[in-house]
Amino acid sequence: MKQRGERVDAIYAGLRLAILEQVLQPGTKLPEDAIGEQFGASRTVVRRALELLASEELVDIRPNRGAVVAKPSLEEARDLFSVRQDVEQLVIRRLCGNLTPAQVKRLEAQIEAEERAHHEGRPEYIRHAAEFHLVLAEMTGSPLLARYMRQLVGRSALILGLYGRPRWTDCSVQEHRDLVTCLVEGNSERLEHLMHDHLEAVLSRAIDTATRDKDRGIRDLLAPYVDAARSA
Amino acid sequence: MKQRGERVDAIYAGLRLAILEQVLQPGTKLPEDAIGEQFGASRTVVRRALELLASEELVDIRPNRGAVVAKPSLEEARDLFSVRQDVEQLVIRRLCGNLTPAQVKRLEAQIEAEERAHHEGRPEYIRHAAEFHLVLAEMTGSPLLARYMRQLVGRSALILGLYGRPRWTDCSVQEHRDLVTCLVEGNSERLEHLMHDHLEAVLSRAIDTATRDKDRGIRDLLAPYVDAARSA
DNA sequence: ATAGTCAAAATCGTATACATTCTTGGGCGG
DNA sequence: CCGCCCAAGAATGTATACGATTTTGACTAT
Repeated sequence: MKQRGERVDAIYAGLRLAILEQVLQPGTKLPEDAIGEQFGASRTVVRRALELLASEELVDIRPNRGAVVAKPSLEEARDLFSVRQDVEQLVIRRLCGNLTPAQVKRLEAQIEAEERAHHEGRPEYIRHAAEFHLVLAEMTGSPLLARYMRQLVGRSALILGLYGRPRWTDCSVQEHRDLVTCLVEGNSERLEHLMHDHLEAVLSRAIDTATRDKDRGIRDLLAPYVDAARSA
Repeated sequence: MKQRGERVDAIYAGLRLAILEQVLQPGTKLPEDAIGEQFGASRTVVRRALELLASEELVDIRPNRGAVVAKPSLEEARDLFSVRQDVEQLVIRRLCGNLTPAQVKRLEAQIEAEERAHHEGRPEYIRHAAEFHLVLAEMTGSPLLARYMRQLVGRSALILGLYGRPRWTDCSVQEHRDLVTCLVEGNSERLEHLMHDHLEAVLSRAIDTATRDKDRGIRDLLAPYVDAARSA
């Protein structure tokens, strides 16, 4: 999918990162002119970048109304996570007991980068943690699985930014280590449980709390702002 | 001018059908001017349609060298089929024992359409047979699974056109009936075997014979043409 | 004051023009 | 005769212009 103009890729990558790092939050309008001016390119190029992002469902292009950062509904979020659970199981089933020493090293390096960033309080640890799952998918040797995982991971990040709580990946470093251990040992039964619980902890819990908030309704959510408005 | 997307969709759908029905064979060049003239649209619109097809990997856009109908390698074909095997298993696992009467009716109607077309020798039966799998995926209620299945089915058709033998779906009608029966009964164990064998028959056998041809090398493949050239 | 209407501004959709890159066919030198 | 190089043609990459649609905000009538 990376066979386009250099400039298109630059804008695509820039916007993608900005969205995944929540600099551009869901719902944010993405006018072609403004982006083009920012990157020093014409609307033609920007449009293609936006279309690429739309094909990943990271942005939503509405006819005649412009592009906005995608804002998945809770239903879409649940669908995504359930499919991701299944696909991650496919990945580990293919890898279990089949890792080469070089691959193990690669995974450990990935985890270490994640841990360092986390320890030093740098926010990149989120990206590293997500990348861990992508690396796993790539190690299956199936470009298709890797491609799907890339989309799933990207959209997961978007959703976690929307519905998740701030410290959502605190324990994932140790969990990632355990996953690698089981992959090496070929302990497939425990592995499946680990992965399931890992994703459950990271993903599903986030939208469960979001569901609770949703059920409270808009009135309750706005309650804290009433006083603020009164004192103004 | 007309609504946005109207003409883009027309060109997209037209090209897609032409590719899947092998009117446009893998490797065929798709020049923007020629297509635009044919459909009465400018290159801008054609380009967008081609981008959409590229995101499904039905066409290959090479930088500065134009778009061609995708020509998956044997390796890509094997990857696709193995992932499709897995995804189809996910689909039936979600559906097994959970079909509503309305859904059963829908599936039976689909099979009947396939059978009629097949019986009357119309080539649409191929499209109906492929659609059966897409309908199954849609019945899971997961837009993501349906989306992935749509891509997988489309690309499968492309590959079968490339490597498959003419009469590749002769027995699929009965196999589809059996699948529905097991889905209704909730006979999950037999179901998984049925689906696996069904896909194996349709897909893998095609590329296995293709592999044999490949291994014969180009010299053998060209042998029949030597005499023809000599007598010319 | 409020709701409805409408015109101006902003933004998108498409066409077209120009620049850049690739392909092709012919000529030149070995 | 073969291979290399280069120029002409063709096709893509990008920018820009213009028409169409949506949005906004002000104005009028009730």
